[in-house]
Amino acid sequence: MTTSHVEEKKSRVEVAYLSLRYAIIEQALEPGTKLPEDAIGSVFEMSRTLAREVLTKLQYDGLVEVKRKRSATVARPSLTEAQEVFGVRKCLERAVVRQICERWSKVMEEELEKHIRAEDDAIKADNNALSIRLAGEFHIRLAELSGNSLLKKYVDEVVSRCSLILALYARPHSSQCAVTEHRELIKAFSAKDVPRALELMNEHLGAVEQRAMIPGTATKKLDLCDVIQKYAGQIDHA
Amino acid sequence: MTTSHVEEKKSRVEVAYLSLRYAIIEQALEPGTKLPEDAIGSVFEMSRTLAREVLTKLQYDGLVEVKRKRSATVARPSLTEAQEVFGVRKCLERAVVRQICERWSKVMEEELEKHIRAEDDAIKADNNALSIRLAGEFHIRLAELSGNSLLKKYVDEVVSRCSLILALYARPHSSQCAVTEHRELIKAFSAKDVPRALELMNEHLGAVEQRAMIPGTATKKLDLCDVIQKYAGQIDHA
DNA sequence: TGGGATTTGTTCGTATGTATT
DNA sequence: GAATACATACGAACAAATCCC
Repeated sequence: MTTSHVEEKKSRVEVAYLSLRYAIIEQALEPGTKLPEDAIGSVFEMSRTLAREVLTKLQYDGLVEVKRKRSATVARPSLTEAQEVFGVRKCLERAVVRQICERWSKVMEEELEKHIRAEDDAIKADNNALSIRLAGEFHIRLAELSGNSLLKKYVDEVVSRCSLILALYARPHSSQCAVTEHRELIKAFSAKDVPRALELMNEHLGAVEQRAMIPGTATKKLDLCDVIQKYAGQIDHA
Repeated sequence: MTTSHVEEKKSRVEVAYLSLRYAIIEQALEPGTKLPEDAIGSVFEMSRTLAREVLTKLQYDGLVEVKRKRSATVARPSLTEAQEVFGVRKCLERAVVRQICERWSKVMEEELEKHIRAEDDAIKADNNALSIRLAGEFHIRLAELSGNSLLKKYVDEVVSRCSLILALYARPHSSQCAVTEHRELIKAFSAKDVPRALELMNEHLGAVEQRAMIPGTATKKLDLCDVIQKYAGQIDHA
């Protein structure tokens, strides 16, 4: 499926990048976990040169930290950084909401409805990791529909960072509320009610932020290779 | 001066990165100009590996385009991309204005006044390239003073992109107006008048955008190495 | 504190793809 | 349209720093 013609290499880098990204966002890799170039390379069967490329990309996303002459590690954002990320996220998503209201269409509505159904399914299946990811991807999807690709890129970044932050600091909570809030947003879009949509988005992000601001307790110890390989499998068949 | 202790390599990469960045922003390197790894490497006396690292960074900033197995080139943003960048910039800078008004202090005022004087001097000295750069850096400085480092990073990126866009599309204009507008902004900050500051920022960015949306004519042909080396010198002594 | 093992930093040769005549 | 020149993609190997016992 994924095995394309010319882009054999790009595929490998892409798979590694997405695998790690998912593993970090879904909290399978704990912040602080070391990600040595060799280990990444052997898991994904590539040389250190390419492994390093992957780690650099993740660094730009704020998901891994790279200190000079030290192993890259899964990022551990400070509380201050977390607040900064949420601040920027709010401002970007307000812009998204404005754009969406302007361009709203039946097609968009159906597309988002479909996504929300997937979120619902994940919750019913009790797949918590997937729920977290899908909740974030709803916002990325919105940004995509704004039609502004730079805006989408930035939202993508901050949402990923937020997922990591939730992993670090969030108290346990039901993802169900996110789904409800997402549905409300769509209603406001349909009504082209910009102030209402902005208000909903503010509340929604405020709620997410609130959940984040209490230090959590989670600490799992898992084998790096096992975790990554599991995610690599998912990507390959996607 | 710059030659630090341990960071010999990082210095070289950093110098190359900043030199190219300035050269592109000040329009010394025309969009479309090829930037082969070898050429970058020999100008800055480093291997292709490091040259590549520099080009990758510039690619993330949106200042160079890298197509598979082709020379990197100075980016040539489309009109659509230009509009997207300005859209994101407005939304980010609104957030900056809000933050600045909250945190406003005498120290900040003095700091910004100093910057504006430098802008003034550049104009009086008829140093157009420097004027363009300083006008952009005023906004980056503002973002820095917002206290949100992620916001600063994003503003840095969009402002750089805007400079490039102005290089591509702007009709000739005086930078003097920018200085006047910058002074007005500071007045609003001092009065902690958020609505007024937001309005001024909107107008100011609107004016910049207006200047950008008419295709320009500039086309110079210069030697890549000469241009870059000139900028490398500037950085080294900075 | 010391020193061997590990991991990153960097170079550069070969392979492969692209432009040009 | 083929051959040549040129530029990038990738990886092996060595140097240097860090880690860890």
